[in-house]
Amino acid sequence: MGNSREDVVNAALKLLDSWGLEFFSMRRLAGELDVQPSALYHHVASKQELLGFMAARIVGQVEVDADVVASCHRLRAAMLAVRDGAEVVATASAFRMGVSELEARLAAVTTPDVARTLLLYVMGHTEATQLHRQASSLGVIEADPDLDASFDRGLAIILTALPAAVDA
Amino acid sequence: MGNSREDVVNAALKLLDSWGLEFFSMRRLAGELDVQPSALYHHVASKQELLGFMAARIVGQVEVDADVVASCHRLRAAMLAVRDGAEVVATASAFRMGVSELEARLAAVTTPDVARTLLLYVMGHTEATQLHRQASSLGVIEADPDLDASFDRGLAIILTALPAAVDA
DNA sequence: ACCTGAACACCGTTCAAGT
DNA sequence: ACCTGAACACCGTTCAAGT
Repeated sequence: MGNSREDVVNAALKLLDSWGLEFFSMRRLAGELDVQPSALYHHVASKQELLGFMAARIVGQVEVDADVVASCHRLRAAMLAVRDGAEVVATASAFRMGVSELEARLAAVTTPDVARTLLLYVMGHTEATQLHRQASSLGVIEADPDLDASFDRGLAIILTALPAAVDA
Repeated sequence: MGNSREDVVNAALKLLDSWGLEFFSMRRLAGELDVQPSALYHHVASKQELLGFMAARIVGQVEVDADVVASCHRLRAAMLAVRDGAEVVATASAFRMGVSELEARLAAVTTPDVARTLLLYVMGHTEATQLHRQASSLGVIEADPDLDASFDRGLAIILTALPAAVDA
């Protein structure tokens, strides 16, 4: 039929959300698209590049405005919206893709250092939240009802420095 | 000859440091120990558990005292000392192992929220540093001479909130 | 442009059996 | 207690060839 790269990324995100990163494989994705595994490499150079496209999509529509706390909440929500989304974004963003744009937009409403600190914090906390929720939904661990509030307190800790940093 | 779990973890850390996480496999580790792959499962329940033991060892001897900045520097140095160390610790610590002890010690000299924020920041920044250094040593990217200073500025941003938080 | 078929060089893990 | 041998059920990626 002729898939496009967009089709591949769409199917990949769907597969990730229903199976999780652990079972996300190129061969499984090929199966989902009714195509041979080798066909995927017509649309994508490697699995890692594909994960980068997926991360960019997860994070791509997040709006960043002057309300820094709300912006961080939106980023967190976007990553939590797809299974293992935070891990995919964190891994890919270490390699830089799409997230650097987010950092720039955040820097525009704060400072470069605050933006970087904030972003590392949001990703780390969100990844921990997602793993914790997954573990607790499997009954491996008791749920931590403080996770959401703890996110806000960390945000506040980082943003305490903002007024002084903007003056500098 | 009879290996102990300690032997396995030692060999694993050596293998990680010389090959990197990408090429770290149970089969390769078995080869290094002159043993069949299946023998490893006598000492360790899974690869994930083994990575947890490795992370605990990387982070285990880090001293945490009242000098929070110096403590964070020591943690950072410990992770940077072994190839892909930050990634191994970050992944394992999301699953909790040994790092929770570090968080507790850090909380004792700050507050629980500051400790958590600090730890997420230190791990995220160190992982990014390590990946960046690796990429730049491969010539994929130019070196960023600001990375070390940027680490300190982020630390300062988080610690701005500390006096108020301790009073509360 | 998009895909197939076949292959290459691997994986983690289990399990009966040996010493 | 520690290990072997053999198997199971997979991986990511390449590449000539087809349409």
